[in-house]
Amino acid sequence: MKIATWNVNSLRVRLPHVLDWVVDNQPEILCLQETKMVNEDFPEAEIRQAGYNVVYSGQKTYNGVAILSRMHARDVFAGIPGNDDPQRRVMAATVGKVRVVNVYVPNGQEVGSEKYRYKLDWLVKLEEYIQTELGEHQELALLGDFNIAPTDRDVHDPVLWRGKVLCSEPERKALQALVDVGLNDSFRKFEQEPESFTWWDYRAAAFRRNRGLRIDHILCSDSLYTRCLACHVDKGPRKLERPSDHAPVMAEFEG
DNA sequence: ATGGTGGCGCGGCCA
Repeated sequence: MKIATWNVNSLRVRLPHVLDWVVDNQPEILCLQETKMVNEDFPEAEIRQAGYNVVYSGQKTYNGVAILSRMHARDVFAGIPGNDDPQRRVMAATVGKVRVVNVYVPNGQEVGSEKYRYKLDWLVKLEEYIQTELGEHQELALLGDFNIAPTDRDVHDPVLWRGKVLCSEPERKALQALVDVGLNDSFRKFEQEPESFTWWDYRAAAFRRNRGLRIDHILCSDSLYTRCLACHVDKGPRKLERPSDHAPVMAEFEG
């Protein structure tokens, strides 16, 4: 069973890439972020045609998340319970025995900004939510665009990025606190190529020069992590015409 | 090199 995440930066533009990718890779579950479209515009028919069920929580211009799944998704919930936020950044669903929580963590813009404060506050709310979800589900995956590079080896130039948004200590501590609730980074279970990243700025030929960050993650509860057999970044779609600035990440599980 | 690119939507915000 394969579970994947991909920040598509507009599903309207990236739909052909997504359809090709699911046909080629056949994930059981694919979580999308930054769909950037209202629910009325969501390309549900095209996705169903490719053999996937889909649930989505959209908004105009910004944010928007969706979960594609081979099997029916049940107990679907959009947002963080009790946190009434118009920004569509979270969606949970149960597929088979696995609870999936798809997140698009706020970017934070700049350390010290209002958006940065919002990001840190948001991560505390997410942590409380995940704690509750872990109490109810043995097999849980928290995956998506976290907008945080966990350590310096997830950064192409740690000196340049030191203390900057996506790499600052408060953000890393917030991510660690989330992990400490009972999660594991599936990517780091395995030997990986050095300089493995998931996002590259569109500017300054960052992808060609591999000047990226690893900010998209698949975090697993202990019992799911034990069954994790592989985890990879697929740089293929980032090489296509009009790519997303993020590459998909996919983990494979026993059973 | 204090910029650069891309999406949305048509000026400026956001990443």
